[in-house]
Amino acid sequence: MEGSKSSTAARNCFTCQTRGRTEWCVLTDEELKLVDKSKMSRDYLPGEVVFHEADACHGVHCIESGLIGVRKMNANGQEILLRLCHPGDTLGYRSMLASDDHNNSAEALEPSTVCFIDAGTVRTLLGRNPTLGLRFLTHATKDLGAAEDKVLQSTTLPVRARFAHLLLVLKDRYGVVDADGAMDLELPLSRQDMAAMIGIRPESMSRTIKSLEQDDIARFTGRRVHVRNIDDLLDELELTEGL
Amino acid sequence: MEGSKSSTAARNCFTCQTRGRTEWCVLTDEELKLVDKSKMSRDYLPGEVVFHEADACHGVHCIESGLIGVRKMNANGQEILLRLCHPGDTLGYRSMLASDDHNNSAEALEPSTVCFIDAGTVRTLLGRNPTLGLRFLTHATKDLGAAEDKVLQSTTLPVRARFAHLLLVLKDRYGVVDADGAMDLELPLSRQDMAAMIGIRPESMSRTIKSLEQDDIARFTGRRVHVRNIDDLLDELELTEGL
DNA sequence: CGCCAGGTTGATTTCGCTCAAGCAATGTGG
DNA sequence: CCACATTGCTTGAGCGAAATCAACCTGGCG
Repeated sequence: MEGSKSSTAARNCFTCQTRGRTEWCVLTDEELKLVDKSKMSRDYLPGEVVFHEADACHGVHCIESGLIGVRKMNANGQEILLRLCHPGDTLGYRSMLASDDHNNSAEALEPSTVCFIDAGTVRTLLGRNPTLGLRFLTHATKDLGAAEDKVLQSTTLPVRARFAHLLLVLKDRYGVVDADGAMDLELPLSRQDMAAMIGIRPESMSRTIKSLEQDDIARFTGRRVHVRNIDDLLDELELTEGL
Repeated sequence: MEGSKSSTAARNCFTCQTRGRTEWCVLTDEELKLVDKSKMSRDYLPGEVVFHEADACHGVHCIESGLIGVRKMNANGQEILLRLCHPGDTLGYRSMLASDDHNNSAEALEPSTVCFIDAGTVRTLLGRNPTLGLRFLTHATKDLGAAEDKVLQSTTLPVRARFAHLLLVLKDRYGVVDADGAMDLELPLSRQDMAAMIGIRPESMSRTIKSLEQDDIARFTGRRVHVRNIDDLLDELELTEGL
């Protein structure tokens, strides 16, 4: 609602920079016109919510720019951050396809622009272009594989190893590694949100960071991280084994 | 290989009892003939492995009868049981669709009959019948939702609550609830495997069972469980809240 | 200026793991 | 048929990692 007029009007699926990376890249021009016509674009500031858990699902959201976090809460109000979503990613397809309410919530972590495509349009497209369904299927299987990894990690690895793994994942998108194996990383997340990503309390996050610094594996200054040698992080993942 | 001649020859997709419940129910007679022709059926005894983690994935497995457990191991050899699969369920579709190696293993937990359908045939069918892809997509989204729930639970709920939840899930398939809210349950799993399902050690499983018995919530004799009142299990899920 | 959210630190507690032993049921070989 | 391993489960003692509770510090903002 509070999206400025310009943001809702100017967006165009045909010129959208991220289209090549999305499931929508398989659409014909005619089909894309359908999307372009019915889509609604909106800008979000950090902290603004795209949709809430238990909201009715009226369609899918496609990220044009920014960073969106997908959260999930349990009955006691404890929250985790399930995953980060980037430009080109489509949100809420799970609930839409299951004709279900949203079972998690999405919140902007950076200033973001997100397009909404209503369920009717999506269903029309799925019926018309079978390849689109297969694209979503591939996406779903990828998410499923990641979720299963996360289950395993959270039950078998200690906190420090999980955090090392998180840093390694963030490296791929936000890090720079030099020839010596050193890495510089600009974190896209607050400490709280990093804690929520690996399912721990903020206090434990602080202590884990401290322990990595004491072992001279990494240095943290604000959201900048310097890792002496990436291999040290990899070692953390297997260190639990006795010999 | 060790499947008896009768088992490999006699199975027929057209007469398969579970077909109505599978994604394959959308196939035409002609398409089903293709499956029937190329499928390989095999019987498994408890403990026998259908496929291993990191094995190349050559197709999907469809459960005709029995019970299959999907396991996943981490680098240190610790193992969890991700989910149980029942007649009609299709295994390994994730890896097949991602053209990836198996990222978990499947093992018979009861005497089971499982059909194998090679990747080529599946791909042919996916191309020919778009509805099949949508069926798999729905299946994947369901698994994804369940996996995300499991992530949340394993990081936020204490062991006892997770076990209560497991009993409630098993109730739907293996339990009988009477008018008073009492439940009788015949467990399909050993204690070890229940422990693996909620990501704890067998010793902790024993202690958790004991604590439920001491609080007079349930009685365990072998694989038979009697729960005084289902509501007590539901209470466990929210008990962590203060006030 | 004072407030407040985000972050750090310390003290204490607790939950689940580790290690170790014991036990019942089942199997095996002499 | 008995001595002996094996496997699944239980129990106990002690430990340790992470949560909890509480205080405090910092920087941004009204």
